Amino acid sequence: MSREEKANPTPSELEILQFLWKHGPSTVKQIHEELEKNKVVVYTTTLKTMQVMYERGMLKREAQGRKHIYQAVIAEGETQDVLLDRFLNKTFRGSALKLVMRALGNYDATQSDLDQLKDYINDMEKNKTDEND
Amino acid sequence: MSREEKANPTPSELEILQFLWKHGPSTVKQIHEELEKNKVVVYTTTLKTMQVMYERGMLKREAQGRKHIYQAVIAEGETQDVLLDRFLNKTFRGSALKLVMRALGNYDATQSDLDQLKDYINDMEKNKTDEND
DNA sequence: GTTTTATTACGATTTAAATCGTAATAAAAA
DNA sequence: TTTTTATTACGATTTAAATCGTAATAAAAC
Repeated sequence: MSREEKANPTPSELEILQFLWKHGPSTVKQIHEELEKNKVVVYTTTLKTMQVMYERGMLKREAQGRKHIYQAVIAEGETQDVLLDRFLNKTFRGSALKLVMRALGNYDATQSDLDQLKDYINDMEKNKTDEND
Repeated sequence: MSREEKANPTPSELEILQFLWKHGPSTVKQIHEELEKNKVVVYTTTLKTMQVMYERGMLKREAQGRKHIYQAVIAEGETQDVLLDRFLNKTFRGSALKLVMRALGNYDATQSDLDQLKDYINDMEKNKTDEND
């Protein structure tokens, strides 16, 4: 399975990955208990989903006694990049600038957010200049 | 059907909406001819998808002779906002700043992009101040 | 007015994700 | 050792999206 494919989780799979990224290696039980808080779902559904993810290479696992301890194979950042790219092209016809401005406009950023962003932009401009030296 | 639901297209539906937003009221044929350029799909599949969208209230239509002229019910911007919100929460745990910086970093913005963005940020800061007057 | 073509209507199938229930079994408790 | 519990394995079902094929029919061409 390619990296692209590994980074292509379904909505349910993404929920599981989110937990693993946040909490590290976990059992089915731990994950299921968290998911249950937000929706009605039976244990074996969570289990099955994770087994499928394992078969597909999105998760790895290690036996500990009877239990399996699962881990995400790919990092959160990689998945975000793949999903961002897909979203950008699908929804904003590839215009990162439009996406960025819309995101800023919709979620009123704090002054601290804006300051961070300005610093970030300055860095980018600096690097641009450097490249042309 | 609520606005939220209308703005919740499946991937195939989104392709059709993109065309309608770009070209205005269109027939099935016009849309199908465009879709065909990018993937293998038969005419009745496009037709059926649009009929379903019509039944669900995502599209409206008007008979012109035998033909139907379809139009998107909701605007592109509204749909983008709904999709952006969902994406932000699902993939970036709700952090607009993170999303914004990642988008900027990943798609090397031109100097013109950055200038536009800085102006935009200035405006936002100006409005923030005004609010507190 | 008859034939051909374009378009819609409709039902059926396929596919993938999500879900659930039962059975098997290892581990823990009694 | 026997019973109970926790966990996995597996198959089956459900659901929604996507796809396709055939039939009906209106419009256009002849």
